[in-house]
Amino acid sequence: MPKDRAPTRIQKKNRAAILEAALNVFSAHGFRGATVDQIATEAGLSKPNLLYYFPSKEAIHTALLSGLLETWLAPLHDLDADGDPMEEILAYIRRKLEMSRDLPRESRLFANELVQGAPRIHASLSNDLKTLVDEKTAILTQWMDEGKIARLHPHHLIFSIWALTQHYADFDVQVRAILGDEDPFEGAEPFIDTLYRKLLTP
Amino acid sequence: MPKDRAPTRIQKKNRAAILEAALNVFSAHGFRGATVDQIATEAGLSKPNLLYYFPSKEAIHTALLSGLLETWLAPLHDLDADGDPMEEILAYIRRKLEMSRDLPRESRLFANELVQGAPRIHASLSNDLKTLVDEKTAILTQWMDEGKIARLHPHHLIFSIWALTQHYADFDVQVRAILGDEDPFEGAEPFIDTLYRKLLTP
DNA sequence: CGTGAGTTTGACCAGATGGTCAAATCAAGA
DNA sequence: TCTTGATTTGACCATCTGGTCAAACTCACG
Repeated sequence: MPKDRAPTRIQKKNRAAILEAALNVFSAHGFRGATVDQIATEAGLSKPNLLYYFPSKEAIHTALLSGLLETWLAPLHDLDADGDPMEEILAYIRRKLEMSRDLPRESRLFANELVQGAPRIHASLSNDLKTLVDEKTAILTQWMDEGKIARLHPHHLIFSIWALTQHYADFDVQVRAILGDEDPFEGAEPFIDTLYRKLLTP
Repeated sequence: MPKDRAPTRIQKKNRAAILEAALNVFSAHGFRGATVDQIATEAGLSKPNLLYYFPSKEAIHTALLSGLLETWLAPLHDLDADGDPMEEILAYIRRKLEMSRDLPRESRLFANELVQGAPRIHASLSNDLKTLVDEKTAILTQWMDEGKIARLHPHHLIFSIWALTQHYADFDVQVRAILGDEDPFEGAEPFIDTLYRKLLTP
């Protein structure tokens, strides 16, 4: 295992390569379905070499998830109580949809984990995620109280945004099987935009 | 392997027990994460005994999926061109949401498969599912042409229904982590109902 | 009962997989 | 250049896992 000092040039490069490869493999096959060998090969390393940088398969997975959770939640974090309600929410939705398009691996990484009961990130959900969501639903509720947007169950409003946007990344195969050549996001963006404009208009 | 004749009492019982156990295990751990031993134990059989009824792990999975696909698509099948548009669609949505509540294992079984690229049911998606969806989107389009419901991209309308309803089964842990003790479906039903009434009203 | 088909299982196997380790190789500063 | 710590690897191991098989057992029915 590399020492605890400042990481060398090689350490930086290899750690990054490993996490990149792990993202590919874990998101495509789930934790159990991924093999250390596969990740190592994709990162251009031998298996023992990979295990020189991370002590175990589990450690790679954990590092990936915790490293990406912040990225994943950033758009919600940005929801600003002082902004225009409708524009803030629509901007959030747009960013989430962009993330489904541009970061589908990240989306599927979390989807894999969640579908199987989140055995490895359960704590983060009940703490970090819940805290953030509660904070933001408070803003939504305030906007509803002020009559700026329609009154709805704020938690389910958030869930609906996650569901609608992440669907395109997580169930990409299904979407493409049905749409054929049509670009999913071409139609999804105006559809979802219209949906929330209608829904949120008081 | 049991002969091809009419199944005996024992065969019926054991095949059913195996499929029930497999549904539990595959939906909770995915194909790769499930072990034959685990399924056998949960079905109350020894591993070789289980393999007397199904030739392989893959065969159990295939039998499960193809057996459940019909159940899964039944609600969409029922969408009736001659019914009242708004009521037909809302009834479909309600049935889908009930299925998420009552058949979460089935939902997660498909979710696991889809998230990982549907390696084992890709053909069904491009054939059976696409055919059914195209048939039903034709009805939706007609309703839109007649001004009975708002004009929207019909495929994305279907996707949105799947996303919103199945989210509660597939990402159950996340939903419950955020809602705490609150029953997810209690709030989901009126939320989704409101959403589609607003969205579909011309 | 007896018998043949249907059912069950202990023992076993081959390949995959996560992980270890000592030895070899490499890189960078003194 | 030399040395020392960082990096890399081939060989190896224990365990897990899907699957096989022959032998034993059970059941239904004549």
